[in-house]
Amino acid sequence: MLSNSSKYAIKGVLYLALNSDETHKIMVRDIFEVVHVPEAYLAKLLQELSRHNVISSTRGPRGGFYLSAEDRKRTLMDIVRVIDGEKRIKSCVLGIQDCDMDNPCVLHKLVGANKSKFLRVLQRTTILDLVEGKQDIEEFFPI
Amino acid sequence: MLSNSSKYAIKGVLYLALNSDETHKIMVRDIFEVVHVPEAYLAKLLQELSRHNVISSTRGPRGGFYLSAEDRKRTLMDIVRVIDGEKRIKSCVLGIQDCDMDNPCVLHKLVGANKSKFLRVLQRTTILDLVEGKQDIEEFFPI
DNA sequence: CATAAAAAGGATAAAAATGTCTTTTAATCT
DNA sequence: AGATTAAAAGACATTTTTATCCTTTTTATG
Repeated sequence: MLSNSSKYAIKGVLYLALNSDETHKIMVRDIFEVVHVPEAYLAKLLQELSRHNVISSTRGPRGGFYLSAEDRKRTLMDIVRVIDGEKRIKSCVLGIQDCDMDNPCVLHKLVGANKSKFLRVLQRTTILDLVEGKQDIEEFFPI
Repeated sequence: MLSNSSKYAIKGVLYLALNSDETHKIMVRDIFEVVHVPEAYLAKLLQELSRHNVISSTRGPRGGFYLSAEDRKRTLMDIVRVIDGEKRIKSCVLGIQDCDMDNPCVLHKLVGANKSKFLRVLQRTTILDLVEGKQDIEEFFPI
C-alpha cells in the first residue's frame, strides 16, 4: 500500500517538521541515523520532495533541507504522491484494472472501505497536524 | 500491504471456490486467463497454498486444484500468511522495527486503526463467506 | 575571489518481487 | 504394464525497488 520509500520519506519529513525551519536547515547527515534510513537514499528522497516543492532546501554552507510554513500545510498524500505516484496508491487492492468505486472488484466492498479511509487519512493529515500531536511523536522517536 | 502475489492467490482461490469441489478439480490452465495471472506464476502460488494445506490438489489425469469443505473454512489471512508471511502483513505501516500495539510508532494512531480493521477483515473472512455473496462476485468476474 | 559546504544529478549495484521454463513425481486410463 | 496427464519442484530470467557512489552545481563565508 505504502512503499518503503514513501515511509522513509514521511519519516524524514517528520523529522524536518520537528527540527527545522527557514533559519535552521538540516543536512541529511543529521537525519538519516535517527530515522533509520540509508544516508544516500534518504538524500535522494528528500531531493525528490524538494524538486516537487513538498519540502524546501538550499545548497551550500549552512544549507540543508527544511520546512517552510507553507510546506507544513502539505499532506501525507503530497509526499506519497511524489514518491509512489498517484497510480500506485490508488490502485485497487486486488490490482484489478479499472477497479474503482464505479467498477468495483470482488474484494472491493470488503477491503475498499478500509482503503478509502486510509486514503482519506493521507489526504487530510497535514504535516502540521502531525506535529501538533508533538508529545506523541517525541515519545515514539527515534523512528 | 498486500503483495501482488497474495492478490493473485486470493483471486485464484476465489475462482476455485466458485467452480471446484472434490469431484470437479480445475487445472491452472483453466483459471489463469479469467483471473488475469500468468499461468506459471499462478501455478506456483497455488502449489504453495496446496503445500500448506490451504487448498487441495491431486496430480495426473482428472487432477487439478480444488477446495474441500474444510478448505472453504480457511480465511483470507491463511492465504496471505502463506504467500506473504506473517511478518510482512503485520509489519508496521512505517516499517518501524518492533512497532506494534505495545510499542507504537508515530503514525500508529493515525493509520493503525485502519490497518487493524483490515487485518481483522482478513482474519475473519472465510472463503465461504466470500462465496455466499456469490451474485456480487459473479457480477464482478472476470477478476 | 577562493574555498568549502551542501544539495542535485547521474550512473551503477544489490536485493526483492515477479515471471518463465524444464524436469520430476504421482495419478489415471487404456 | 505403459502412455498420458497434471501438479510439484527447482533452476533460471526479468523487472522493480531499494541502495550506493561519484561527479557537478550552487551558495555562503572568509
